[in-house]
Amino acid sequence: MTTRDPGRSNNRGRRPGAPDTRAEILASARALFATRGFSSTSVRSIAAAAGVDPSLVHHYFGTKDDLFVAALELPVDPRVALQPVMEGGLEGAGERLLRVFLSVWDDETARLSLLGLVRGVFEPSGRQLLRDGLIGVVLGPIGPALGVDEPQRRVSLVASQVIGLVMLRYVLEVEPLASMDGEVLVATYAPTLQRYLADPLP
Amino acid sequence: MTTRDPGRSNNRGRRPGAPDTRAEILASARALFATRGFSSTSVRSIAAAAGVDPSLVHHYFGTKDDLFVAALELPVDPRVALQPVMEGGLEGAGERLLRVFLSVWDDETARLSLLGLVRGVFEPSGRQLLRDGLIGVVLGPIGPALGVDEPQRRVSLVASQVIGLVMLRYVLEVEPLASMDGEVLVATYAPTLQRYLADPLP
DNA sequence: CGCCATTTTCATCATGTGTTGAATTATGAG
DNA sequence: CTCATAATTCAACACATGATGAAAATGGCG
Repeated sequence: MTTRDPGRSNNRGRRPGAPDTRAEILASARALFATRGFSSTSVRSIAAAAGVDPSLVHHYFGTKDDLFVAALELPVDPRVALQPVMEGGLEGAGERLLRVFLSVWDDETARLSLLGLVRGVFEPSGRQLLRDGLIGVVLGPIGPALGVDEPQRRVSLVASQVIGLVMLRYVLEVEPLASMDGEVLVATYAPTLQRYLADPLP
Repeated sequence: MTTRDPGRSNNRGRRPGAPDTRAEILASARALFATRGFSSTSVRSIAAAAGVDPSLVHHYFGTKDDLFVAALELPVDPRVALQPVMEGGLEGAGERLLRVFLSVWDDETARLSLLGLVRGVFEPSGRQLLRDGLIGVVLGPIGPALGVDEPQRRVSLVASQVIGLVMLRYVLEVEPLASMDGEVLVATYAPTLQRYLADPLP
């Protein structure tokens, strides 16, 4: 957005003032990675969105892959956020889990990173990132911590519902899910999750 | 894979025999689009996989976009496949819907097309394809046909669970979901879908 | 002020992309 | 056999991409 003064013949060299250009680049990268995914986002488009030369992107962040992981720095530590879910016991665990997810995703600043991550997972070579990442780190500990039988199976059932919700509500923004009230969502989905977590499995 | 005879000095010109090269190209395109998505799959890689010059791809299918839609020709007409779901009444509709989905997705030949479609949906500019496609055409008629209240809302709830299942089981191939028996899946998920379709909503 | 480190652009490279047009060879109809 | 047509590759284009190295401008420290 910010174009340089075209009056001067040469725009080269340091810019006056103290603009945090590095942060602007990172913000642009986050936004673009989140909406277009990794491979469809060019370094040049990020630089253009930040009003900056592409070289500057490399100067600050190195390679494009480096920039991606820098843009993905999660604003939440999942293990911390999910602690109340695991501590509260089996009763109501589904509802608590859902509340944590919704509160994280409905935070505007966190959303961009999360969308970038989700998009990255579905690009080639990003598949086991989710398998080992989301399932392993985010949801993985929940099953054992709640002391249920067949924890892996139960957790993947829960994941299938949560991921579907995320896809439709946040990634594809399908109505009426996208603009549905959080409390209604909790009331709708909590029983499902609770069943997957606690009820006897076939 | 099929390389030409390197003994001859020039490989140009028509190939002897009657190989259905067009079909081979289409098969390669399906496989690559399904695993890597649209933008990460190059015309050249498709040509290479079919053992063919890139020009031939254009000769047969025109532009890359044309090839994509050609590769996406669904082997099933969703409206036909879903007819029994709508005709059977509300009772057991969730289970019937699930059975249709699983039978289509577990067919090896259909799977590649479907994976390509799903991947395409999550690429930039492919978003409203799902919104209008899957929701509108595939699942859309189900709600009204079953005569339930708030059909859009119910259908999007169902979609959120089905899509999550598809993502984990077929796209990311997360265990134990990926190798779970179909009947077990039906027993597990049918109650959820039935609840979304028929139970009172909050 | 003088100087060094930082920030920024410019010019450029090597590579990969989608696409086109001409050239070459085999097939099949008459 | 002849010859038009279809099948196939070669060579090249115009362009976008990720990346690099050098040059220029500014800020802050002495």
